[in-house]
Amino acid sequence: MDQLDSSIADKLGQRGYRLTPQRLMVLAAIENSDDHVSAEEIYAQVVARYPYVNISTVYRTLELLKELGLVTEIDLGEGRVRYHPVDKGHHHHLVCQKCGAIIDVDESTLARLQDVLLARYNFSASLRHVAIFGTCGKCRQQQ
Amino acid sequence: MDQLDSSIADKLGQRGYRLTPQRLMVLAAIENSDDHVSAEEIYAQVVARYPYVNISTVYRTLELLKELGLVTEIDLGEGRVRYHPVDKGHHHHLVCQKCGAIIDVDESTLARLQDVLLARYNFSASLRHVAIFGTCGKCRQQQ
DNA sequence: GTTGCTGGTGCGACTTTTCGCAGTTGCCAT
DNA sequence: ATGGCAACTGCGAAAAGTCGCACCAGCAAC
Repeated sequence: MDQLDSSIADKLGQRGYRLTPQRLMVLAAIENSDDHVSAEEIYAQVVARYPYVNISTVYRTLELLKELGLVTEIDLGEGRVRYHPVDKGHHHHLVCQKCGAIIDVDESTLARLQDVLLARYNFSASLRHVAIFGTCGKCRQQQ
Repeated sequence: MDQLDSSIADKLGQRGYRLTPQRLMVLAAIENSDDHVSAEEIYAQVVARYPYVNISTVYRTLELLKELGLVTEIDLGEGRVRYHPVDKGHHHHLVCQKCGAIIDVDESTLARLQDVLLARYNFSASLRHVAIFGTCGKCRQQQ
């Protein structure tokens, strides 16, 4: 984690940002979690260690980490956004709107679309962690 | 509009729903608007005609119209969702996160992805009105 | 060391959207 | 007509997230 810290400290430092204890604790909480974490869950973890943090600080830190490309955000349609550390791998999700099943999809699946958008519209799409809604095979069978 | 009304009344009736004055007014407000409307804008239009409507009713009606496939929803990253009547045509949007430019994209652009997801994951993706975030050519040139 | 500047935090208020609840409305069967 | 039932609505409250403001921290220049 020391090496991680210092590489993040570098990234922040290069842009004139500080690596404050609050930011470290938010980062640790994300790395600490197995999978996609919500802001509220991160907040709970941080509060356990330092009760004076404010949830705004958590949101602001997440915003910053997104900008730096350290975490990705995803909305799986639960009414709350979830976060995922980039260094734990990229992937996408197919969300069935009938049964709620979530199918994980390889990063490469969207590579072609990314190419098309770049070629045709000169637009560099940021498709690192995307949720696609629809209906899974099982639910379509059941009429 | 009469014919439209009755076809919608049919769709609703088949499922045991009613075509109430509130729902008619919400629908009229959406059809009445040139482009993508927010719930607040729809609410404002409806209130002008009937001041006792509640914004919850607007949201609930929009939810219903989505389910019936009459309107699509889109989040262009402004902190509020916008709605679009299906009968005014389908399309997608590329949203530049640097300058905020919005590039309209033809429906067919995502057809191939839809095919791949169906073939590979047996998943029928609902990609009728999608926002893709990234960086436009102009903003990438400016370093 | 102190002045000034930028960045960061906590707090409270606010926005957008959802939800539970109680009361209405329309309809069907008796 | 009236009793029952499901759909619908308005209302108030709550959840998730954002924002302005005032204050604090770190640092550089003098």
